[in-house]
Amino acid sequence: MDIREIAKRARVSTATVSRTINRIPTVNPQLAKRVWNVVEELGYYPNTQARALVSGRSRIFGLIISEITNPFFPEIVQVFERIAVQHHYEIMLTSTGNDPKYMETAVRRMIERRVEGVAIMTFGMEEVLLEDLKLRKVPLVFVDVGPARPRVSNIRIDYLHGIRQAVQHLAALRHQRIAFISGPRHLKSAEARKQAFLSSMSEIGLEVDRSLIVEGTHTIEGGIAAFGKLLTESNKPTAVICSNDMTAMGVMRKAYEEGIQIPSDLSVIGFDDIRLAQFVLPALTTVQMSQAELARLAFNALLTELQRDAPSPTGTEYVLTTHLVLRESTRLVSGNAKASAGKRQMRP
Amino acid sequence: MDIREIAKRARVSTATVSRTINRIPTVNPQLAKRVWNVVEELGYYPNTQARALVSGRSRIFGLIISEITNPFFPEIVQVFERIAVQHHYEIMLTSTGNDPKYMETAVRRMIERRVEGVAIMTFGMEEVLLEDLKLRKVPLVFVDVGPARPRVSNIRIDYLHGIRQAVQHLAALRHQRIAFISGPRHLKSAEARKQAFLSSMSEIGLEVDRSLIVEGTHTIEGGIAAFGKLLTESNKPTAVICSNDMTAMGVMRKAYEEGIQIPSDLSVIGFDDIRLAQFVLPALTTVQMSQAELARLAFNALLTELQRDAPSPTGTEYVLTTHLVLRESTRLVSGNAKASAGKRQMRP
DNA sequence: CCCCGGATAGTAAACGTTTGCCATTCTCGG
DNA sequence: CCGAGAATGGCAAACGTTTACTATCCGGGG
Repeated sequence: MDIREIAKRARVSTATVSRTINRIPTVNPQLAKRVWNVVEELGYYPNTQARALVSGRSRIFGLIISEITNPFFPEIVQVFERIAVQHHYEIMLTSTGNDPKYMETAVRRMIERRVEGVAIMTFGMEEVLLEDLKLRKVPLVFVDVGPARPRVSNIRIDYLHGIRQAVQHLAALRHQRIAFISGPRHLKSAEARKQAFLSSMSEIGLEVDRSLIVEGTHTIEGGIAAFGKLLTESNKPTAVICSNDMTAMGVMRKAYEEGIQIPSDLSVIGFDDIRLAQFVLPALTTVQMSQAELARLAFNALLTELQRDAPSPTGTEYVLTTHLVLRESTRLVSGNAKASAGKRQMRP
Repeated sequence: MDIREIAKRARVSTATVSRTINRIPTVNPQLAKRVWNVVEELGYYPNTQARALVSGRSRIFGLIISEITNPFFPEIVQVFERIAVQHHYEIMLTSTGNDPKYMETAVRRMIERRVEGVAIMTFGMEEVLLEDLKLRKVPLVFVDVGPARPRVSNIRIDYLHGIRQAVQHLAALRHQRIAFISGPRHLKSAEARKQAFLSSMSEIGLEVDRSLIVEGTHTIEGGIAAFGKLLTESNKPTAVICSNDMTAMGVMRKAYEEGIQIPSDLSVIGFDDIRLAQFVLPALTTVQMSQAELARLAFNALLTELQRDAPSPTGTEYVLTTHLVLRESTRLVSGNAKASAGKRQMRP
């Protein structure tokens, strides 16, 4: 069922069939019609790998994320796929689980399939692993990685904007003891969020108690553990900002277990604004970083780089800004400063 | 940087290089060493599409799911990918959003890439769209579709087991007015769950009030709406079983808004046991249907079919059983039968 | 000493497309 | 009526592998 079969039946050459299928305008409409008829009749679908081989274009983009089970990513994947399909690209997805070894083999697989570009959404993981890709001059787009370089673009996230809003929102609600649960230290993006928090606090002259800064893992479990640690403090926080929404959900979970009411006893702010955030109880006030927009930026970065004739000497930098979205998990600090003491509303 | 380059530098033929790379044992170890050295030195990675073209095997499996943003699916994708990679397969993922049109083009793309098999996790959507795949004799595996056919396997889910447990659990807690929020009517699997509920109820002589059976959409929003409808009943349920966990989360959300306490005023049971279920407040009692196991079954079904010499005339049927897992969202029915009246614990 | 068979390596033909180049036909101005 | 292009279609060479076949070499049995 190949192109030759079609050619024979339509009494034309394979070249004409190829041109017809690729809608090259130089082919006589009448011939084209004949070809299309045969194509329909036989249900012929061109063979992508043969195409790719001769044209040298695989029409595949790689997409590397850290954990597909982290609700932050599925929407990215969704949007990225959508756009890719619109542009006749396929996407080769891999979820590394932050395992460098796995990432390495994933990169290898991508090279073997000759991807035309790769988006790395792993938020600051070992750039070294991508040497092979750079060697092969594959366009890359990172999130939150240093200055861009030839053929590698970067999407810088403006954490400060949203986090400033978050801090000031809490301050307006009279919170003073504000805790911060960060992400894993080795993630650049997590560090950046922490720095944004620190500078936002000092900007409005709020003191930050070092013991109120603890490290999480960007997972629910991490949030539970981190908040647990916070609770051992003698002087407990009245509000906590989390490095991502999963962490915030962990805090909410732990608070529930300890009988701490949100928002009356404790205000909580998350980061990311995953879809779930609005359905959690109470709905989570959080800093939005649009996943859809991120996916769009990444895809366009690759596409742009690809159709540039000479690689931009410097690479391109894109910016995604963040902003606070108010929901139910924050409130005026309670009159009684020592919150979280009571254990009400527990099951018997 | 192709195989010829390697051959030249290692002073052997391309055939030998090919054999070396594919670890065919007939090649002299000394020569092999020479080849490997050159391969390393040049950083040569074989071109998959050329390979696929000549060998006739793409080493790609298709995976069709309905909504990657539905937390049920990411784990399936994760596990499926993991296993695929272990078997040197790539996966071509598509999330149809239950849009037949999109599904059609997805299938087309898969055929053009010459996938060797497709797993359809769309739970009972239009089988018709897959005619092209059947025509091309591509092995298929469905979930919850009728009797298997040549080259198409089926994974039957034993809903009854888990749902019976759920119903009996509620009965043991003295619940009598048990509501059921189903999935969209057109999904076979949703229908199957409802039937399982009905028969489980009648098995233990519990009457089911038709007005307590409402249709959801397998989303949080659907759960909210459906539970809202339930609340307009004069005689409200004391417990509700949901066709999936997202629906249950919607119910919990709506209950929260209405000041209905779970589990004291209302018991809730979900279905699927997505990871989130254990972190929701209160943790959700639900019927587990292992996503990991489902992915494994699907992958193995495809692989098995593929290495069978003759297609099994009848297709194979696999079974995945479900069972209840107890958490915090269910409780003995409250003494006061007319639950859900009070509006306590609302924010001011 | 010869011949035969088993290892092992090389030759070259596929696989299914795209595309540069050439041949033919047609159009139209002079 | 002629010749120059412009259209348009076909021929055949790629693309980077795998693999059937063939060639070569070697050892050993008769």
